[in-house]
Amino acid sequence: MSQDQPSFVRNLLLAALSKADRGLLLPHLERVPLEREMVLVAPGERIKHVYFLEGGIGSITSLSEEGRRTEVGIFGREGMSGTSLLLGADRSPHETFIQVDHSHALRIEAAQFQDAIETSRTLRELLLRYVQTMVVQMSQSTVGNARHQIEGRLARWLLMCHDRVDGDEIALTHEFMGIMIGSQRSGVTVALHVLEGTGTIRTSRGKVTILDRSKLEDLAGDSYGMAEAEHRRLIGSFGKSQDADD
Amino acid sequence: MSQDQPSFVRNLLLAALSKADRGLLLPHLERVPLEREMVLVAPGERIKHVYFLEGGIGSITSLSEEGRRTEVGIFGREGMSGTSLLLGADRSPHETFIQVDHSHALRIEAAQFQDAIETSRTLRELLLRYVQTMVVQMSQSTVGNARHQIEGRLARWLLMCHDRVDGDEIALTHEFMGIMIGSQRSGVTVALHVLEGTGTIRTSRGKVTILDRSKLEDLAGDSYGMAEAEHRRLIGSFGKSQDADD
DNA sequence: GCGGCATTGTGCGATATCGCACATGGCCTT
DNA sequence: AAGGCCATGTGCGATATCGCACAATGCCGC
Repeated sequence: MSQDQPSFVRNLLLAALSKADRGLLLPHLERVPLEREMVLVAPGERIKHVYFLEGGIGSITSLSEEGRRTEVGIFGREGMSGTSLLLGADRSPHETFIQVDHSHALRIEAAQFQDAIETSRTLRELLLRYVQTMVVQMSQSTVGNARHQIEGRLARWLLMCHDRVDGDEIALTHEFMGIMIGSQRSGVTVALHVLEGTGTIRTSRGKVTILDRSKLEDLAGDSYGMAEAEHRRLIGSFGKSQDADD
Repeated sequence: MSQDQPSFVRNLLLAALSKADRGLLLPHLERVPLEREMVLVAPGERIKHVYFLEGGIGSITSLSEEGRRTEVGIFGREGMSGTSLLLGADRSPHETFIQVDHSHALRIEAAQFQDAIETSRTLRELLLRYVQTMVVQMSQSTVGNARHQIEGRLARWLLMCHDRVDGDEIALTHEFMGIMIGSQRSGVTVALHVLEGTGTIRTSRGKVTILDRSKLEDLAGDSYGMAEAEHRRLIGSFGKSQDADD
């Protein structure tokens, strides 16, 4: 946990910037604490800030009319909120909020962010490459939901969380995981027990500990890894996989 | 079918361009016929051309290691292939190919496309807004696969095809629809019969005819419509829905 | 140390879908 | 006109998951 490093390198996107590009953003960046349930992008409303996380996990979700929520994307210190701004949309139909907290983010106002990406082509291009990794991540979610059953989906999701967290503990309830992978809470409980039985994870109230990443990777199959490889290729090192090339 | 219109307005993206931007692309555009199964983007390989469809349907798919294919996106004359280029990636892990043919496309070489979007900010911004609509489309696929059963998924998919086709006929086999919505072929056959029983569609060998769009929209629920609304908001009119606002 | 509430454990019938297998039938080719 | 192939119709047991309901339990605040 590199709490003492200068803030602007803890987020992997900011860390990947040139000095000049960093200088462009820095004067406008404000450091704010992250709290669970904090809404970074409200659905259908103008985006106010772009957040570069230094840790924790943010979740991009789609809300159905009946109020059911489904996760469509996830990001941590390798990413940012409000990518729609890069695509010329000042709002998004999805809701982005903080799922795992105990960290900070550097945020910038939407208008100043837009100025910056118009000013610097290299900045814009880096962040657009990040959007590409998110597109791949979303695609693989579609594939996972269509082709895999609960255990595999859960494995993929635990891996994605693990990549974004310091250590091996993930603080989340079964209920929440159910929403994230599009299943019932009780199904999640059962699946977690199976994983626990094989020594893959350990669970306790509101918490999952990853014991054996490689077993999770086997379970997730190729629904995991594509987006992560894309991030490494387009932006730089990321995640906890031992060998990072394909 | 507006076969006699000038080519550059049959694709909705090209039609939405300013005269200047259109002039930038026009000298490099080559008109080619589309054939079913034609690969527009090969997975993991450098993108050679960007295709602006004038009709027909293209499909973006993810191939699993075992060779199973799952659709993650769809586009027709409202869109283009090779959007990764806009995001600074010269290749994509997905395969894009033609699913429904009998039409043409205007294509441009990747390098010249990249030149054009670097030269013209307005061109780049229009096309990035299209990427935003694709992001929303993909998200809604994730939601659909997670939350809806075969009938609903099929309904959504038929609507998306219907939007991109002249008339009410869609030429596709059950096998293919199964791949697209992530289900077994036999399940698709049964679901189609149900829809036929309610007078929603008519089927014959290798073909589905839409009889009652509104019934499909009811079945699809809110898994359909968000991406389409986004396209209308960010680019312009598109699709066959009677009323277009939400 | 004692509520009280959120979280988790567990069970079970109802459904949906899978994963086959095989028969039938439309349509193109020769 | 015959042959053959691809697409479709259909059935059925095996599974996975849903959708509940209710009990047990950990944890926080007082």
